[in-house]
Amino acid sequence: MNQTTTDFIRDMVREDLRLGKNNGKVQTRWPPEPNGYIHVGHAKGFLLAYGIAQEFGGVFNLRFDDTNPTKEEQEYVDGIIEDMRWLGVDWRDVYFASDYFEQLYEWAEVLIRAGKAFVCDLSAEEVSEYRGTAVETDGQVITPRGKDSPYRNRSPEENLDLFRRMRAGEFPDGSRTLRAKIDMAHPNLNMRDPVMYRILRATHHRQGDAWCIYPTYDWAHGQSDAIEGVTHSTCDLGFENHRPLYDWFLDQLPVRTRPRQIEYGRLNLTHTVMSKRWLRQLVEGGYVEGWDDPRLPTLRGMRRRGYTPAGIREFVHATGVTKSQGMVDTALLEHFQRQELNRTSPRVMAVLDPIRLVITNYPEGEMEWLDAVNNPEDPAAGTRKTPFSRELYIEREDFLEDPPSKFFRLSPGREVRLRYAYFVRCTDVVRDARGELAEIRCTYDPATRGGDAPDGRKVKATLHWVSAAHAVDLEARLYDHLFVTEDPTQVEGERTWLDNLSPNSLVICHGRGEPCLRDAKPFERFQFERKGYFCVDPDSAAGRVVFNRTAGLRDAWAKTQGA
RNA sequence: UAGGGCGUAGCCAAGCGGAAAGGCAGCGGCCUUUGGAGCCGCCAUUCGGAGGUUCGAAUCCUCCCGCCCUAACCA
Repeated sequence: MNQTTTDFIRDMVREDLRLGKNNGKVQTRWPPEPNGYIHVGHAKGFLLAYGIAQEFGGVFNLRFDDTNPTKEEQEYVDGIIEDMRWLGVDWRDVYFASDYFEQLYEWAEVLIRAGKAFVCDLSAEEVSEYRGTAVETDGQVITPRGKDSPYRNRSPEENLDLFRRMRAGEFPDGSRTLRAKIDMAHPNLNMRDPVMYRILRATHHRQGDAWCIYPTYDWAHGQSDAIEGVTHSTCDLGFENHRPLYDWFLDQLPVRTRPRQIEYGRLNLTHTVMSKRWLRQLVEGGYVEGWDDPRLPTLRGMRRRGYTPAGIREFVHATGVTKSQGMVDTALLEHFQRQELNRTSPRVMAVLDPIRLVITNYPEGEMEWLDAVNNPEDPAAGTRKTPFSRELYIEREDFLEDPPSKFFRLSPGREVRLRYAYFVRCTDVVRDARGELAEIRCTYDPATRGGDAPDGRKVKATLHWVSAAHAVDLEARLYDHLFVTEDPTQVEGERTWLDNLSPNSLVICHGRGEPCLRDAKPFERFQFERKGYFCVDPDSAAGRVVFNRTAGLRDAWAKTQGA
């Protein structure tokens, strides 16, 4: 751990420890709802909770907040576990809020007996109206005081009877709720007699049809934390206004521990969306190929794209933990990926847009194996042999018949180095029937074998190449921002966020690579020299390896071109 | 409107009364068998604004401005 930085939450934990709170214990948890796959924003949440537990010698648990059976599925609990493990996170236990349903039910009866909760017959619309929901008149938004439900003063006995019958299934869905009796004039709307239970006949992914009443988030969350012995309950800013209620419920109950809720600002990234709601629309609307589409900020998408767990962790750590809600530049994420990938990726040559190059003075039918360095950043990675012959492929963009002044690559009459091979000089070109460039013809200097000229002469460019007869076919999927704008959810007029989708987020090329790529396994990573970092996609089949471009390499020439 | 939050460079972010860290991006240069990587340099006379307290304020006080969140029987 090179994480010497701190943040306001760690400061709080440190202070609690100094004051001897919680008997010197630290316990955190991460409580996802299993209603979709998780993304980097979630990673920030569990990396924080996990990191705190690690750093203070505490316990970290994973708890599924599965209190809404209509949205949750086993598929997502499995997926979430898999994604967290991939990112390198571990926990002591996996818990489910649904395992606490019986305890929660008993505690609800405790509140009813104490006159702190009542069964309400108001409909959802009426509850909203009585609560004092904001109304807009003449552009003025008013938040009226709430008014008491007509059922608020039922006796504890009547409430207990009704609540038990709710559980027994005597009433139709939505006909009644159990509500906490707090204060309908409270300035915080969450305190205006919040709903604790609703009647809902839906099959729960773990409880089946055992229940027809389900606790709400507010009634389940703090109590679940207390049951588990959580000391520091972190969540995003969206729950800030729920904290008084979180505390109120715990105040009413005979809980042994008092968790403390602390909120932080969520992570947002430019050029993408970061909420399950929007990600789901992209997936279900067919705008991307699935939850693991490499363009998505989902952990599965990032894994498939080739992002490294370490790079993601470094990135999340670098963005810090504060209460401000900023939007981080995706370039920062890419920076940490390149940093990690540069250190660890084996280099290989692959041509993404091939054009044939023939070395006219190289003997026909001959070939030789040349030494190539696997990773200049890591001598331990060693070297490999790569085949060279008379007919090669080079990158089409590495040749220009009429080069501008800053173009250092190949052009008629000019000499360049073929990486690890020889200096070659372009003598002429061959055109096809339509006059299009079909082949580049060169001569090579046998004395420059390996790439150095004994006479000390220099070239301004080194090109990657691949031997035509030995190369393997490959498909390269090049990704760009999913959205054209930094914040796609910001739209004007008739436009919708989907209008901000980029038409260039995926470009497919068919290229050729060094023969060693033939045996590449899914998720294996490489750097294609001068082109970027690539990761083998599971779509690969025998004879056709598919690569996802994780990130490009900085390209100074392209940059001067763009400017 | 009420309640809750947040405002330090293009982005993220340190800083907590002694006088603006760092990273990303950007811009120059060096180096280079990846125009990669690396290395060097530049990039806030000023911290949303205005007052005040103080020898001294991004840090304390007052007022103002802006932005975000909530107003589900979702989490």
